[in-house]
Amino acid sequence: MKKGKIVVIIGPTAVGKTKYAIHVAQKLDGEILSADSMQVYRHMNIGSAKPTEEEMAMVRHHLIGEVDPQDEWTAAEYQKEAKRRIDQMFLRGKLPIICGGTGLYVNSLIYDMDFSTAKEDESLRKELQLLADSIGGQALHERLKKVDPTAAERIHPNNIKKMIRAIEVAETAGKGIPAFDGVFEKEGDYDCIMIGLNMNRQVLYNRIEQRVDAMIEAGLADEVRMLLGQGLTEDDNSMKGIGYKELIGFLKSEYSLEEAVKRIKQNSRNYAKRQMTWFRRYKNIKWFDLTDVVSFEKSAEDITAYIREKLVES
RNA sequence: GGCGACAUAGCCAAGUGGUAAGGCAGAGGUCUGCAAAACCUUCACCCCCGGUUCAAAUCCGGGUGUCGCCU
Repeated sequence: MKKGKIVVIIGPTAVGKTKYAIHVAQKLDGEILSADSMQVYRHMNIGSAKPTEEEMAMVRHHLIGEVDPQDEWTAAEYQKEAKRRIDQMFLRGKLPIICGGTGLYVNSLIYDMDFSTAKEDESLRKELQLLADSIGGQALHERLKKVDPTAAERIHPNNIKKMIRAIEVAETAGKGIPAFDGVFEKEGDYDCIMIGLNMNRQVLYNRIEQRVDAMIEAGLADEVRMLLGQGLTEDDNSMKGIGYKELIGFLKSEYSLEEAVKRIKQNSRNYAKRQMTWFRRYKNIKWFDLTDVVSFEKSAEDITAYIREKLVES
């Protein structure tokens, strides 16, 4: 039994999701729930490309700037909190509009994913990491083969991170980590109206570079400096975000600002490509090509009209 | 004008007679608790012409180009 309809707007970084989501939310009496692993953090405004204050004031936003950058935040926590917000929106009679580029977060809402199988076991992770460092990934793979053969088949021996989690689940929960395949067709709690935003790759890459330049001009380096001043380091997860990790290197005089900018652009481009690989898997999604948008109003209206249509369908 | 060095994929680069390492970029893909992460796959007949040799990116001659030095 579905709990209700939600709109999901996804697309690669810098494609323009924020603007379109706000437009849709305004027209359809919705609230925006971010599905972004970096925008959740407080004080990370410029680099994570958060909506501006004015934009935030136009529509109610959720899970943007709500977590301290020194705190841990994971997909499991996201799923729990996001579902709670969605329920609240239903209660208020608002249309939930999920908007963001973090694929795993989106999956956690549209599919029936269960992260609760096993909690993280810090000491086991350390032990396994140590094992991998000394003997190599192959040893972990052997161990995984014993406790969860199915996962071992699916996870490459070089992928230490994935093997560690799989072993963690198998050894603490006693059962294997579920495969994505098994859930792919199984839907989650909501009726999802999926909207994909995309544009010609080269055009997107140009936009990304321009946006990075704009971030630098807007004072991204100062933002990072401020965060470091608060005691954050490159080891904090939040500081591993694109735009942050590269600038830390510059601020520590490891390389020039120019080099940092170059790396931010490169990492953003690679990220956008990976996002597209992820999103292309979605079956029931309506893609909108924003390459040759002449008027924002016009395309935003096209998208809104499509959603409106889907909303009245039973 | 003379002398010398070098010419290998979009870029960096190894290879000095036995059938083209590697890295980056690009493209495609995987994904159930760090996901802006982690990982996988893929991508060249070696500047041109001629010669030597069973065999040449590798040796020889010529051409072209780039860089450096000299007058």
